[in-house]
Amino acid sequence: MHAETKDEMRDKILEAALKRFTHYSASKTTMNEIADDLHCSKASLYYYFPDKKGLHFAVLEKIGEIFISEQEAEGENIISAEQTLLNILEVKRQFLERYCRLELFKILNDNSEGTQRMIKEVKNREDALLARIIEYGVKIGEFAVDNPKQLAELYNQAMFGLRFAAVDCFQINTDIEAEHLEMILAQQKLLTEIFVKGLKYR
Amino acid sequence: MHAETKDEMRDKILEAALKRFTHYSASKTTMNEIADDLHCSKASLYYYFPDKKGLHFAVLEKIGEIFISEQEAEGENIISAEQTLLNILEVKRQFLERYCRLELFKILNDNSEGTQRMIKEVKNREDALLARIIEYGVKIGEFAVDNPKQLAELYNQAMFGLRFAAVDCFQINTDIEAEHLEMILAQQKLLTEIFVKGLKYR
DNA sequence: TTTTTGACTTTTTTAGTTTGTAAGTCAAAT
DNA sequence: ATTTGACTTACAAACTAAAAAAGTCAAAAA
Repeated sequence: MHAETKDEMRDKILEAALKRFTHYSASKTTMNEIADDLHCSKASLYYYFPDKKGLHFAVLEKIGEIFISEQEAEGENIISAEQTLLNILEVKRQFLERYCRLELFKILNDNSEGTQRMIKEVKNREDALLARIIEYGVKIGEFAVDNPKQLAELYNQAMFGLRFAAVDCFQINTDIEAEHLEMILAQQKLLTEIFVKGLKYR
Repeated sequence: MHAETKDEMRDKILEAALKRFTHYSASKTTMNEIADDLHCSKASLYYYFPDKKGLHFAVLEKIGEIFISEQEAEGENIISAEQTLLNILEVKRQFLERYCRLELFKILNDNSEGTQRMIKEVKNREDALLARIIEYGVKIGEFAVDNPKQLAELYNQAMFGLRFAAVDCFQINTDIEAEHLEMILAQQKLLTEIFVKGLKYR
């Protein structure tokens, strides 16, 4: 295995890791397996990443960026704020369908410095996007509220919380199970409708 | 230790167990400690309960009943549906403050037959109560919706989900931490306000 | 000079074992 | 009918050994 540039090789490794992770989950993937997939030696991986955790983190960064940028794309040209919120739900569902199997959080669940910052940053960008959407709604007269930022955060938390709605008992798991996805999405859509109506009147 | 009737003794045991659990958590409490507190032998406990799990389950039943009946009391004479929903949040907060330390779910978290049924029953009674409140709101013209049961379930799930709102990373825990309680309650109140507004208009 | 690698050491995980503590039983006593 | 002391059994934490995976590095290759 050889690539033109250093960055290119780094990307190839990330891609191979992500492929393994989505097939077999991150915790069941060894550095040797990734190296074998790339027909290179394990030592090479350590030339590009300081350690296994560093690789995990880089993968998290990669999919975090995909996750948030796909949502931000939906916010590029808003027609109706309500419709945009529903579109974002759909985008997030597709994302989850693609990546729910990698179970990165099983590993990065430690309250490690970097991971928390990463997650917080994604959350902040989501909050900011949602705030922009609500502010847009206010501007065009779709909504009548005076605290869009606060409401954006609340909405985001409420959508997140509904992940645990479908769970029968308290089998709580950070990584979502594909089976419940549809039911959760339905509840998220319904709550979005009510929430949006709640924003329309003072 | 001796009681007048069998039921009385059973209650005394439950009380002693609950006291231990709320002080030191269920998982750190031994049958011997409970027996010592009651100045009786451990063997006596096994005369009233089939095993440790049976005792745990009986305690869960007891506090489950407290949890739900306190909420149902709030629904007895509703003046405003919105105010009743806010009152229920307050009742739940007080309940959590009292019992958050017992950590029963740490133990009963297994997807055991009985526990799941118990939790489901409490959830159903909550859903039913909330549905009655929303239906009342519809009746007096406070709300304008045609699916109160569905909305009750959604509202219940959304409130439950907000428990996980305050958590920084994904430090998810079935038993709630006292510190976050106030922040969660604030978000629950805010969402209730928006939700209620969302129910007012078609 | 940058990148790769095989051979190496170190660390972590796993499976198996021991052991102390708590769960659970029971015949006898109240 | 209820309680109990003395007992056995079961489980969870603490070790241990072996295996597997992580991580290093000097030498080779590009």
